[in-house]
Amino acid sequence: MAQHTGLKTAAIEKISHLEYFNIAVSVDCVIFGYDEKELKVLLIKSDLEEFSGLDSLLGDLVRPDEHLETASYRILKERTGLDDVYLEQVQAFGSINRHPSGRVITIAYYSLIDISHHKLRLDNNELNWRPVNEIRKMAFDHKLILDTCLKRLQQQIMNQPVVFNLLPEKFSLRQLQELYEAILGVELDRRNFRKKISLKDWLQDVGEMEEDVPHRPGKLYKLKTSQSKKTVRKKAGAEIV
Amino acid sequence: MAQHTGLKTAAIEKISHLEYFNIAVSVDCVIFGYDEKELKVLLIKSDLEEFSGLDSLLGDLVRPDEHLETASYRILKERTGLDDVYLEQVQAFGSINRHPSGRVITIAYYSLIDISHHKLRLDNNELNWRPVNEIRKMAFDHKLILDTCLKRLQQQIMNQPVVFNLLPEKFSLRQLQELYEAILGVELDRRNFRKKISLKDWLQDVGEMEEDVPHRPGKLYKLKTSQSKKTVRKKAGAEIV
DNA sequence: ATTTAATGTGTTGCAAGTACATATTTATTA
DNA sequence: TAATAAATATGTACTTGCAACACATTAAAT
Repeated sequence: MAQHTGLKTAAIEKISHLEYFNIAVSVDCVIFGYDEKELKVLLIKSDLEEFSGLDSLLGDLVRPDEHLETASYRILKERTGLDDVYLEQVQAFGSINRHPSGRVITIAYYSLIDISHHKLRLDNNELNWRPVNEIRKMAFDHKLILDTCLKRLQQQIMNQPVVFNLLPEKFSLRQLQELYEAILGVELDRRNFRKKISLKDWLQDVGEMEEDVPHRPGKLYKLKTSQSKKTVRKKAGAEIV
Repeated sequence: MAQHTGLKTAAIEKISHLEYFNIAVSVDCVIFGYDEKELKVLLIKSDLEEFSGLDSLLGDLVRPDEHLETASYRILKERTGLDDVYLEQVQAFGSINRHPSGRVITIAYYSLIDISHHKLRLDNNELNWRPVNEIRKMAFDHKLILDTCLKRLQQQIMNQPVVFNLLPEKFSLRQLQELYEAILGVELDRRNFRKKISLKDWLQDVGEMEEDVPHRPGKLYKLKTSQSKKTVRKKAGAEIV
């Protein structure tokens, strides 16, 4: 057995067909969206009897010739039709009995997509956007994964311009504030929020106003192009040494 | 193939002996220690020809009946003889070609140990404490893993009482400050540092003084017992749902 | 024309962070 | 034992970020 960290080539060969390749690896995507002033997550009814009636995250086994991130992008593309999506690895979950069919270690990612995006096409009518706040029980350990990813998202939005992936290109400050409130689960002071955002210097006035709102329309903004938006797919291989 | 996220039992069985169990899973431990005012990490000479002369992290394959954390604790115990160690998962690394012998996905953990601990026994004289600052190249993608874990550690110490795992039970404020400086790679103002620490209310005066120092001795402190120290091994299964 | 509902904007107080200097204590040395 | 060296211990003024808070303005709806 590989005593040293570097698994010896010989050792690898010796164990290839023995017990060690008995672990499957999957990725699970917590796909967040924002609609009707609520943070939502895209879920699917579990097709396992053990979990009948429960929702589960979207995931799949990782192919042996596929990056972890590539697997996640594949799932996103298959399920939503979207390509350029914000994606961030959160953690691995590896409890022995987390999957009833065998040992499956999963790497959790969260991603942020714009529910109103014109290219969004759910591939399956078993897919549903569920309000994050209303989710109680899920299949597998997916509730734990969801909670962990939500916490990470809450941390991220405080310093990094990532929430814009949840919004259409142009948005008002009110929309932005409501989104922060939905993610953080708190109410924010309008004046302080605007001050803080303007200090961050993320936004650019697009010179247009809201339309079709039943009150005084607000200005529309977009993310400054200098803020890479942290959206774009990392180059495959960025992790390769 | 498992189209839905819940890998169907049938699907699992179908693929068990096919391509999907062709991925091995390992854990790698970034074992930090502190000595001679330097942050150090415990490394071993790689035994792979491809990496001859290079150091690598301590890791091993995960056994199919073993938690990820259990595997990490096993490595720590084997290598250092220590049991109750601070351990924290950081990230999975899964590039296709990160391991020359095959597809190996690794889950990185960092841990903090007290180099002066009387129970510390390195199992092998190929093991070395290397100053983190002086490490340039490592085997595999281990330099990337090390850098990622160091960044995480730097974040953690700002808010959580974790550095105490690197120190003996009793320590002076100077020692503590030097440790922070070593981890963060910056110099800190002594008065402001002490103010900040005392605000956090982590410490308890043990009523003793430093001994054998060539200058005025400082008071000794220890971590308040109310601060769980975030040390103790999480119960196995805490992650199980 | 009036009402309604949301936009847009500044100030003050408080808390935390940063910069900075002097008196005190112990060991060491002359 | 007196003088020196080196580190401990401690407080204040300044600046910056955060929190609380109110009123005039605009456009849509009635």
